[in-house]
Amino acid sequence: MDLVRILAVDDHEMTLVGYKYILEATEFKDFRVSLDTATNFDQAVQKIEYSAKSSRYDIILLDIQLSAVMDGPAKTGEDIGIFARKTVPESKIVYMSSFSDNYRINSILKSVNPDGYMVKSDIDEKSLQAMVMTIMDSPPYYTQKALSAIRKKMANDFVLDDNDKKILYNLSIGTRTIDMVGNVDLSLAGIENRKRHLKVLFGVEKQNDQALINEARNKGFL
Amino acid sequence: MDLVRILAVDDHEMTLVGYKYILEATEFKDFRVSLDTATNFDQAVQKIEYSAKSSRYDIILLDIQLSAVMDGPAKTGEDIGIFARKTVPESKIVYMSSFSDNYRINSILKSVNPDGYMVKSDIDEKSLQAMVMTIMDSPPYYTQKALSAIRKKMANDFVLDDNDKKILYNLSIGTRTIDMVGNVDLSLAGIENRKRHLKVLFGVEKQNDQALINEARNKGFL
DNA sequence: AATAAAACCATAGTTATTCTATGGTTTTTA
DNA sequence: TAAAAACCATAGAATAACTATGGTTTTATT
Repeated sequence: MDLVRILAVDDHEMTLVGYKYILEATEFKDFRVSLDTATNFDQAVQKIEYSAKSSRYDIILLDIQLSAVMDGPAKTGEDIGIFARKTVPESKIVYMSSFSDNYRINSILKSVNPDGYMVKSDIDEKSLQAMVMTIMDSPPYYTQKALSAIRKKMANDFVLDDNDKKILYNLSIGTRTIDMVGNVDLSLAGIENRKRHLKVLFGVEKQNDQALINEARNKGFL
Repeated sequence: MDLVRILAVDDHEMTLVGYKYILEATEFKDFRVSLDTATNFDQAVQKIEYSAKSSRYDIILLDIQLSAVMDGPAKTGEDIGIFARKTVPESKIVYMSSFSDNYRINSILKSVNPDGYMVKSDIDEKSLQAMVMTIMDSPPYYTQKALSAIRKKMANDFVLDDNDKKILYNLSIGTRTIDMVGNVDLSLAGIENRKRHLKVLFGVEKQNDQALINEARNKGFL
């Protein structure tokens, strides 16, 4: 009987207990599961680093949001994923995130290209087991909410560059146009032009910013 | 007990018999299935048109490849999908295709944005049933091979415009550079430049065309 | 092996796009 | 109602991509 080794990273201990309880008790067809855990960024990195020298994890489960570490730049599960891809490319990576917004999912899909993505509200005993089986057998595995985010994105035939995305994101969190000059690397006039252009692109010409944000969300860009 | 009405379009009668035999015999939890069929483009369009005036199909299953009709432009399942989206937007559309290549899947995903995509070699009794349930409950539904095509595409962070795609496609079918001038709407020098640019983009600089094609296929563009 | 064709590469000039800078007008906010 | 921000338009600068052209290298053909 093979042993599938899993590392689960989440800052909520109870979540980890849940994963462990379910997965280690499950009798899979060809294997059983042993689940290791980490509750913060440094611990996760350390365990992954160590695994590279001893025996690799088969699957690494990553939460995106990790409680902030004291000072220093925020280290997220996304960073762990990028690190793991470099360090132990053979290990499969699956995100377990409460983010179901397209912006986040798309970002992760590009930066890490994980083997799976589960939106937490979609997770239950059955889907957890299905995920492990699918990942070991024929990835990828996505839960329903992740899939619809992906579908929306695939259906679009236009692409936004970095500046466009930044402008949209800033709009969505209420940044004033004049304050975007600081973080978008365009002149004020440039930003204004882009906004106008974006409204045309999303078919909300002559409407207000809220309409633009709604459409962008609709089409999977936010 | 609700009735779910399905229209299946395929030029292989036997395939339709298979769908019908399985789906109408299945006892779903909340409904049973009645399956109507069409074996060519015109018949499909006509049935869809008629359904718009009477009662809509809940699901339309479409094969992409339909045996060529005499003269006139080739009418494919893709065209039926586009037509159905316009005519009966409430009907869910699922492709049942033997194409598992990314080029085709991506094209369909953009032009029709179907609620499901099944690669035929992935289809069996269980997946057929799962598809119907998922589509009625919470679309989309994709089979494994379709999913991995989608995953590849999502992981790329660059985009090819129409000319790039045409050049890649022509390369893959062995068109000589000098002959591409006819169908790519660029000068010869322009095409050469694009090819060079594409090789840089795909990280196969200074290598031959085959390397480019392989990488493009690898990354989900062919 | 010689010759022709195609592919490859570089350059100059043209064209098209997008940016900035600027200033005026309209709308929103205090 | 006064000030701030957003909106809009235009001229000029900067950039990127295209064409045309011609030379060099590679590949195919006889």
